[in-house]
Amino acid sequence: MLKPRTRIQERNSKAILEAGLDVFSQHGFRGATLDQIAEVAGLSKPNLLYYFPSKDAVYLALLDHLLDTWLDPLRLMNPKGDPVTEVLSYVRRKLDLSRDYPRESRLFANEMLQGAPRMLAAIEGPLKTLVDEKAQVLRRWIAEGRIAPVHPIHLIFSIWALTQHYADFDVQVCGVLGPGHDPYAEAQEFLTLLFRRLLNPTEAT
Amino acid sequence: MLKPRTRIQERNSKAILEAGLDVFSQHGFRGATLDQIAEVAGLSKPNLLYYFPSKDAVYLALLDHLLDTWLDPLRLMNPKGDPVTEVLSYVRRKLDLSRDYPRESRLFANEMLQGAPRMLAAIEGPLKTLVDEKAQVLRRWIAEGRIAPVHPIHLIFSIWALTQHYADFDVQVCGVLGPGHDPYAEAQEFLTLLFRRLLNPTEAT
DNA sequence: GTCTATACTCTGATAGAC
DNA sequence: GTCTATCAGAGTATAGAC
Repeated sequence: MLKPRTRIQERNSKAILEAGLDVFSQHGFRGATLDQIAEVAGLSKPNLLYYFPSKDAVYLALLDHLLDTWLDPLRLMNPKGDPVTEVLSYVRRKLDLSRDYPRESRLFANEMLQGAPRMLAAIEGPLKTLVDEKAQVLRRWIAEGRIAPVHPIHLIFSIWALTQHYADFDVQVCGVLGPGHDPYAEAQEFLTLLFRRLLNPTEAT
Repeated sequence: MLKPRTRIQERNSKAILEAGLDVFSQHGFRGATLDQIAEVAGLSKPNLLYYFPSKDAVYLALLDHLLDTWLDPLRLMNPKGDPVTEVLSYVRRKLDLSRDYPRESRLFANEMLQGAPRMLAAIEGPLKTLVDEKAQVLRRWIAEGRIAPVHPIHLIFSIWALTQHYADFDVQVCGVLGPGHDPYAEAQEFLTLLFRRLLNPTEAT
């Protein structure tokens, strides 16, 4: 990406990334075209390529920013807080992310469906490291009898799956629910109940 | 699709659909190319187009077959069976589907991410009808106090999300778990526990 | 039924005027 | 910095020989 030096450059770079997010998140890397991205950004194709040297560069700039945003909610899970509250807050933050940044969620999903050719290193590196770290926290909570004994990594997977579903499968969710629903409000309630029941240490297995 | 009349036609039609499943499920409709599909199928591009008149036709043939397979596990949920057992069996069938037909799962996911341009009618029609019907069964079970009171449609969403995640995000699941894991066996155990705890009617909310 | 050859469009990227 | 013009290659699809 061109290092922005003027207001125009700032504005156009941002417009391109916005447009790229629109198009890549809907059609994946190969299905997206520079024509379409340029049109959405309100620029000519050569002008777009003045700011980013290639299609790949636009995509990589988006991915680069994505992982951090995506993992922040998990990072915020506090090892010193109340276990059930911490997990429920994490679920809420992750669901808010799906609601407020559905395109980012879909971009991520598209990359995964393709086999994560441009993100594999990040998954096996920083992402795995963070998950392992938080899984340790969950294991401690389990050992202390403060949450029910469940597989900690699959617990994290379940949070990812359940929250991202509402962004990635939005069409299906809305189509099946029909009109007059607030999917995210209902999901918030449902997921709170679900994880409360799953993790409550006083329940029998 | 050409109506198969000979063994060769039978074989080639199937090879094309297999190859199309490979490529479309990974790259989505626009990202897939006939070149690639033909190569995977072991045919020349014009020969492929002898069996299917267009790229769209291959894709539609795949989608057409997909929805039925996809909804069968839900259809099998028996209104006269034991509620918790029925839901857990449904979860197991759906998870088996993810394990045995991951490409079908990804094809479906790709179509959803694109906004379901070729499946919207099916979602708002047959799919919604089936879900509404089964949601009624769940509501009855709740009213009879045989499962805990949860939003029936979001319960179904949660089963979809949790099971499909293991197929669609396979790279991530395997990358984070690291070697020496059997994701589906672990998921089976985790999900059984999760839904048992969620639905058990004797638990307090 | 299958292939070669090809028409024609789209796509990513570059050159060069302004 | 932005545009028009353009290139080379890939893409879908068709024609026609065998």
